[in-house]
Amino acid sequence: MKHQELVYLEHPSPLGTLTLVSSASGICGIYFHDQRNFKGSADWQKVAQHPQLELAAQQLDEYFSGRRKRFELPLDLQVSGTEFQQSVWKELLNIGFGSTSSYGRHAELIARPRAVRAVGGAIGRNPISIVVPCHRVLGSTGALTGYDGGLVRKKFLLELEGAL
Amino acid sequence: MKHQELVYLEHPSPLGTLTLVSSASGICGIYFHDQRNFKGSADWQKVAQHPQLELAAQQLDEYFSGRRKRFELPLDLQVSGTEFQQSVWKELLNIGFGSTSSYGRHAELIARPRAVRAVGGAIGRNPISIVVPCHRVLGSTGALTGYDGGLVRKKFLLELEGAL
DNA sequence: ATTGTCATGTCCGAAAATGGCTAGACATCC
DNA sequence: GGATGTCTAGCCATTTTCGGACATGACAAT
Repeated sequence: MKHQELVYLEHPSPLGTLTLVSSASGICGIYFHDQRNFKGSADWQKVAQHPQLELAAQQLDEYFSGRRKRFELPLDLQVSGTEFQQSVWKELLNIGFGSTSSYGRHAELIARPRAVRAVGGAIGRNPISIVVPCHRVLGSTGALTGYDGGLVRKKFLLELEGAL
Repeated sequence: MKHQELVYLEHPSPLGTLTLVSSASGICGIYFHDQRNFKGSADWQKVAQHPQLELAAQQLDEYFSGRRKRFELPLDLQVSGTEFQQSVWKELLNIGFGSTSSYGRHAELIARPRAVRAVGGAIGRNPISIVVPCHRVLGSTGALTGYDGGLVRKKFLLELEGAL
């Protein structure tokens, strides 16, 4: 995993200010301002303008206003995380707008049927909120179990998608 | 500590093949091929020619043949090690050719008179053998106590310098 | 229904172990 | 008396190890 320059900007949303982060190859982070997991980095460069970040901001606006159901953005999931975590995150991309999955099912999809808790842990460390839809994973009973940005936000997103 | 490109080449010596490593700012490693401590790195780029490394090789040749008592090389001690270790290594540079010191004295010189064992540990992890003269540190009684490249080599170096 | 047990990968903190030591306290032996 | 040698307790940064805690779920035993 190479060292590389990361840039970011902040963008307002109905769920509070989002921090959007990008590497040279794609978006690599979207964080809620008060997310547990999130503690910026001194290495990141703040920018005012940035094609890739602005594109992401625009698509997020469209998503929140109900005009967009699928993101079309270059992503870079290799910036952080172990191999295991990255495989979990990639698999998240296959859960479409409005549908949901469970931790157990997700574990099976990545061919580690027994690594259920590990999957939970990995999902909890998803660096790209919303676009990598970790909010679409529920407990096996359908319960809203946890969300790094807070359950309120998870509920909001799922309602926005008509999944509840 | 930034990620950076390191290059290396191998060079013969009376004490066996040496691996010389350099960063952009200076020599950052000299290892005996069978040194405990030493396990190359997949990140290093092997090179055939390199001004900085060749200069080091040349000065080492001169040193071993008795024609050189002081190295004049750009060093980069920041590539690895903690702050404490780096301070220990830097202080080693003040022990001149042919003279010796002790672990206890060295601890005092870096203003940590009681960190004697810690100093021992740090010296044992000196990345730049020979040029950063960790071999010039003896036990308080003058005993040859330890050397990552083996006591035989330590003795050889001290005899070469006429310090015994 | 409730409760316990196990499986999994990662992170984090605490605790223990590990040295390229040393001064000082004693024992020995001429 | 010295000159030597063997122990011991104390010192300190790092590294290693170990034990929990987690965004869970299937199963078995109460």
